[in-house]
Amino acid sequence: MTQSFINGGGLPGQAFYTGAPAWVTGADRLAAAPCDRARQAQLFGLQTMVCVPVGSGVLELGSTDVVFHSPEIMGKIRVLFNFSTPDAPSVASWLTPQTAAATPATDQGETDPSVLWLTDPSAVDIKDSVSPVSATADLSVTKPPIQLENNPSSSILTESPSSSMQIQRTHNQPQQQLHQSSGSDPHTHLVFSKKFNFSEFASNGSVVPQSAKPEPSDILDFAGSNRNPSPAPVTGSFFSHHQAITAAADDKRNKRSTGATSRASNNDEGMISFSSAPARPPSDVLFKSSGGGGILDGPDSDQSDLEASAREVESIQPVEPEKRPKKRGRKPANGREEPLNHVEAERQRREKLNQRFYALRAVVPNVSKMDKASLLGDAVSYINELRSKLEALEIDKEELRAQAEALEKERESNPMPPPDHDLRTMNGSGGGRCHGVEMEVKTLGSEAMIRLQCLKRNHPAAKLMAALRDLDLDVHYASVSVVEEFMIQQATVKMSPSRAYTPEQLRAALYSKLAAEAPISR
Amino acid sequence: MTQSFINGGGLPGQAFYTGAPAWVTGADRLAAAPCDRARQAQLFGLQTMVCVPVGSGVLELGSTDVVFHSPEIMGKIRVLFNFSTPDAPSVASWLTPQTAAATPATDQGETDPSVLWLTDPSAVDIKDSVSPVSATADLSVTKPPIQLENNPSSSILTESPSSSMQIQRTHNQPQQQLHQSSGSDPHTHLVFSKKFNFSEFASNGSVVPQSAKPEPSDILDFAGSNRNPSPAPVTGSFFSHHQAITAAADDKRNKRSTGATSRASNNDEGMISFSSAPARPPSDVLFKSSGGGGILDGPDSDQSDLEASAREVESIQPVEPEKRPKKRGRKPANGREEPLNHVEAERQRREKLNQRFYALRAVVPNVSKMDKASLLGDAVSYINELRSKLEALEIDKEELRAQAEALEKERESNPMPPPDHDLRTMNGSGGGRCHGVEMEVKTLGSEAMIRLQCLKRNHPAAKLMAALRDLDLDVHYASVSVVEEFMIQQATVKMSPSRAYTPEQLRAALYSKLAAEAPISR
DNA sequence: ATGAACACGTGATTC
DNA sequence: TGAATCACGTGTTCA
Repeated sequence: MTQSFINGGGLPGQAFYTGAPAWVTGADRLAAAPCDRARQAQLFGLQTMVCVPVGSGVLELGSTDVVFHSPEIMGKIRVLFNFSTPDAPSVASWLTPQTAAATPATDQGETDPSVLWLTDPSAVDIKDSVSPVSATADLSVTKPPIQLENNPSSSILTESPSSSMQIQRTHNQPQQQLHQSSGSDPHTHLVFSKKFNFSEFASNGSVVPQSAKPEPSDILDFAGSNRNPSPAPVTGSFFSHHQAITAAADDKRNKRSTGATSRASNNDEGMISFSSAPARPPSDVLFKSSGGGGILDGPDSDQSDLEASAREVESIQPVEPEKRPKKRGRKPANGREEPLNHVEAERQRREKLNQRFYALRAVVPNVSKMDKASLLGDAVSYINELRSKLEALEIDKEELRAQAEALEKERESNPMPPPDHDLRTMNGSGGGRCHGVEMEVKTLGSEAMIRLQCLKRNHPAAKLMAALRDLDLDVHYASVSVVEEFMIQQATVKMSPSRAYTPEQLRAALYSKLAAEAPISR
Repeated sequence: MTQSFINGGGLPGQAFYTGAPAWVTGADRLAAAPCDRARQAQLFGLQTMVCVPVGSGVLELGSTDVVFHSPEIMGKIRVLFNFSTPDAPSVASWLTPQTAAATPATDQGETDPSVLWLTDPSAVDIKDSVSPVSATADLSVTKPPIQLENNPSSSILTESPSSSMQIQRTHNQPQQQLHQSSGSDPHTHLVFSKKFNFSEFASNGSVVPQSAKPEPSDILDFAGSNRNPSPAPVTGSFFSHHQAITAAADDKRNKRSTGATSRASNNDEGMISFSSAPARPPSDVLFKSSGGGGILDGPDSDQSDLEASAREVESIQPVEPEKRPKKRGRKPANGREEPLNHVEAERQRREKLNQRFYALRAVVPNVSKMDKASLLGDAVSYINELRSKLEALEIDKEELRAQAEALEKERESNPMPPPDHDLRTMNGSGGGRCHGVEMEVKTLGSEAMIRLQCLKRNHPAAKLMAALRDLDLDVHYASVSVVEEFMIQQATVKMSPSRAYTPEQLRAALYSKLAAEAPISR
């Protein structure tokens, strides 16, 4: 981890200390969460963030897709990382209430590009995979409509880019081959890897249990084949949603007639980028564990982990579907490696910029038009609005504070002549309120010792203290303890010399006070 | 006017009601001004905004340049519009104090592209025209280094664009011809027109006095010839600064090797854009008058006036300096008019976007890197920061309000009988009551630890317990001890899951409760 | 040389 | 059919 989490603050810390998972869905909620980590996540385009306490640490999950909480998912997560958490399955603080549920697909369409892409006609066939909120299983089967063809190092060009179904793909990319090696099953490309993040666990200690071993072979194992019966289907179903979407997105992208060079590898000389392939396997969801109390490690720039991961999500998966644009021969004017790098870098820059735009969109309310320019304008005015509001509040507060101070001072000089109701005014009738109350009162001169045991319900401590106050007894010492459903209070008080009670009087007075129902006060 | 200004709010309204001109310099100040109009102005790239009350209305001036206030300028404005304002020459609320003066050129260089351009080597010869704060007169003479040539409809191209002195210009543009008609004096192109904005005055009523007649001929009169001895030199000197800058800027732009087509008109077929020429005369400063009390008029989109004006500034002046890039023959692949329009539109879009970026940069503090992406990120976090701050303040205020209310109520029920203080409440010293109260609140999940130290007077134990009860906090443990005149209380409580507080919230709530808690209770 | 950041022209898409 | 927006590839400029 490149960050440390203190004290139970933020979502990870909270999850760690309470032992209850935290699940936040929706960029807006992420941005609004009282947790910097969540804001970071949202800033880098994540739409869902989950913190699951696991033994000595917290398992952190994120997705650029909107994934809602469901007991099944939690169960699958638990199985996948097979930890034995004592957390009740569906308890905890799910932060995905009505508001989030009220923004299923239409709203996200405004903030999430991947969902936006679904408006593309070429993606209609998988469109139904978007709407379901509980997108868990069997969504992967909606993917096959994208036809795959094997044209190693070919230069096929699609002359009519507007027809969405004539998509051609080259599969000579190394990642592609990895996928293909697992068979022709369309599910096979719905994979995820544990990535480098898991390799950190080795140095972190065994934060994540056994099923996720930090062996590098695990990466290939996950990427290449999903053999294990339980985890693989889980991941496949859990993330197939997003996978399908991004695939569709790529369809759209490649449909463009511009020279659509591949993203993480170049088509014609596929082997060039092979070395970088294992380092960036396709992945939809980021797994990452925050060490419990706060682990200090390398002086990486913070956020970099999330940023890198988020970008990876954005720029890696499109690796597999590829298409030859109409640009025929060799690349326009290269041979050196720079231009391609340049293009890629520029692409990433744009991507990052857009991520920021989405983030900004998420935090700025009332973004009328989805236009970038107006978004910026709205952001500015929103900031100004917030500022002036804040300023006004500051003034208000100052004013109120002054006023309160004045009143306070006035009250001070004006002691408190309360409706002098001392113990004599009170009746001795004790309502049957306090069952099983036990009270013991002893006096020694002007000092008195009081011991009271009763049910902890109805805030007996408040009652006793109020009674002592009303009886004008100065508290010297008091203690309150709770055992089971009982509360035991002890106090030593000093009676005002003008009014000394016998223990019996005191007991009676206190009893009646305590029996009196509480609600009146304030 | 497309907007109405109420009540003396904002700069225009303030100027109108106070009768004192308002002068705001610097994008940051514009953005920070408590005036929507100013923010708009800033949003559209203006750096200076001036509101001069004039009889029945307010004369509004804006400049994309940084123009500082000086009595001479005011005098010239007064002469130019020869109104007889009763405003003291140098009184009023000049909002360009030290801070603004402290950001002369270096600072603006970060937010103003036009100033940024000055770093271009080709502009060194006029660089000295930037630094002076009182840039009024005789700056226009720094302009001549840009050599003007008359090459009507020629297609001269400069092959070595890096040399700043070989700038070639075509003067076949209609605006240029208008300028030339006034003579070869280099001052002559430093003109401004009253533009269409003035034509609105006709319908608005005579807001602006006599010298600015709403005759359309006035436009040509101002643009074509500066006959009247007083106004013309004024305008020339007043705006020469910016003119020089933008000219330099254009130099840089045209230095690029790309096909630098002209901005508001195409060079080769200069006559094509002739029709649009009168509608967009070169102008550095926008003149515009806000009707005093608030004039309702067409349902135009607000901001449109400013936006149009600002964009005009941006896209029009470069008309005169023109240069042929190295692209030789005709335009790459056009003939139809679309591509050029398209390019132009895209340019404007970019321009607008950048304007917004500058605006955002101005309102977001601590923009570490000038990078667009990080700017956006900073904006997001800034917004979140503002939000949480605002939320915290809101809570604070609420607490304070409750506290004040309680005190108020107490005072009411306690019709201040000063002579009544009996011995128990005593305290002869008028010192602050709650002084020396210390509270510490920590939360761990749903559990909270509270430590409170205060004077033992007024039964703070009863107050605390009542407060805990009212806040629905279950007391697990509590202890009260007294040392000297202080009482020290400690308690651990459990928050109900539905109502979890942050430590700050809890502290604020408790504080207000304690302060409010009063003798009345029961 | 290398990478980051930016602006520009261009094609595509949408209304 | 324009107008507006967007994404992309490219060239350029700074460190």
